Amino acid sequence: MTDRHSDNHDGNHAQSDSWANIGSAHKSINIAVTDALRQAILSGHFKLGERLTEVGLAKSFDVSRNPVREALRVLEVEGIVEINPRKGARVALLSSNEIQEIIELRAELEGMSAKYAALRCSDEVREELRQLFEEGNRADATGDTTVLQELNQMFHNQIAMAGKNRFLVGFMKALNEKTQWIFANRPEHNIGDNWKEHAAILKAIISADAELAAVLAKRHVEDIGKEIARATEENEG
Amino acid sequence: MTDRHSDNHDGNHAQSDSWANIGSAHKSINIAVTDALRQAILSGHFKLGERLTEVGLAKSFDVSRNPVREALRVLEVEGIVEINPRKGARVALLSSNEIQEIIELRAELEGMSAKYAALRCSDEVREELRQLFEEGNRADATGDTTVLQELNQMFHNQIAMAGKNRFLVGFMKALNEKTQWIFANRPEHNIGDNWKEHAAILKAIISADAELAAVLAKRHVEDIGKEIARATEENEG
DNA sequence: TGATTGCCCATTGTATACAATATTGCGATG
DNA sequence: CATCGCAATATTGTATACAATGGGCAATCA
Repeated sequence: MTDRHSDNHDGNHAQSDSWANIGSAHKSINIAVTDALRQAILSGHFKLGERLTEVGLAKSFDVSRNPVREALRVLEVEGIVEINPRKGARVALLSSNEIQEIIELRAELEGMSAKYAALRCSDEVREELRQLFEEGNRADATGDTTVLQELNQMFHNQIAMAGKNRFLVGFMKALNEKTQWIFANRPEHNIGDNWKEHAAILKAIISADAELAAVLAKRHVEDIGKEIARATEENEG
Repeated sequence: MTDRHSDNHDGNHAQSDSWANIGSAHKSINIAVTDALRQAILSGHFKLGERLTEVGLAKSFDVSRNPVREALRVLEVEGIVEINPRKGARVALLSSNEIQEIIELRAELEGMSAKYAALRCSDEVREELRQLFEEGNRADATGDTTVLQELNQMFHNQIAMAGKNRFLVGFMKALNEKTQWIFANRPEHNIGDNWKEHAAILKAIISADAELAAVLAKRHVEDIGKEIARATEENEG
């Protein structure tokens, strides 16, 4: 769970290519390519199953094939690229079954996270969660879905971190990314996360009611799953 | 969760480098290196924190640096190698805290797997599990720890697969590998898996008692965790 | 027609070469 | 004697070159 690849979710100072990058901090090309390609896939810029040729990507990033190869292999492990030896790489596919499995597992792990968060998080983190929630309420009120989506990610990530198990955090991150990917490739369901449900979860965590927090968080994700299932049915059935 | 990297656990036809590899089946060097290096690390051949230079590895595998770089990046994502840009790669470290977190999460996921397995596995798989268990009993009786360890891995993997959630299977595989790694680097505790505990788990799964299966499987792993904690205390405290 | 063979082109696999960056050791200097 | 500077060396980062493979298409033959 080293975090070299993590996007900085702290939002504040973006410092993309200024003084901050001169030290030993600047990304190598292979990492930049990995991040860019991951984002491109997760945001739906490359469609499911789309062919990813090394030279094509290399040209579009204006780098050699080497960093591209490394990126592809990393993203294969992450599960969003599929490589067939001597055949090439494609964006991975997402069957309806896989989607259900992702949601199922995410629901369980979200429940676990909430449980641990309720048991372990400091007063400081409780306060941060509360503030995040307020902020989300404001964004929800003004209908700013972009910000809301961002805050949503942060809220869930914050809970995972509060659980104090870095492997759980890593798994959750992977599953959250996949959820984002699902929505990006199924435009029929507009971001199906009901922000208001967070209120109850937050309350349970703050009052250290682990059992309740777990149930609520799990159900929260299961609700998303139901929505996806419904939309899929409408669209495919 | 593509499975290019999977070792063939089917045991039967090994066909290492004969006619069978002529077709499109033969591994590319980068995959071979990845597998070999992973195995070398997990088995403790490289110590925790040990420096892994690209040229060194390239020479020892008698390949160029390219496949080595790709392998290192893959293993970084898997969490057993740590790369510092422009500094180099090391075998990752394993703090006592991380070990506890690994076991904690594994316990939860093992419980989940057992639950789903109890609910979903076919009669066929039930039978396979039963046979695996019998085989383990024989190995346990004759004291063949090597075989027992192998069977142990297979038993747990079989249960995960029976749960019919491929992402859960992937996560479990990662955590199992880490457990193997822990034991390889803490020679003080001889493989702390109590095979006999599997009897009760198996029984619960076969009789489709999901709740019981979950509790037993979770506790089974927690017991391993306790053993590790005890051994660690003795050794470090 | 329809299957098969052989060739060409696109693409991946691997090695090597060079550039950029870190680390180490040593001597000069205070 | 500690420390700074700096060259020498080791190592990683990236690009390029060449080899090997796979897929497609046309020529060939039944």
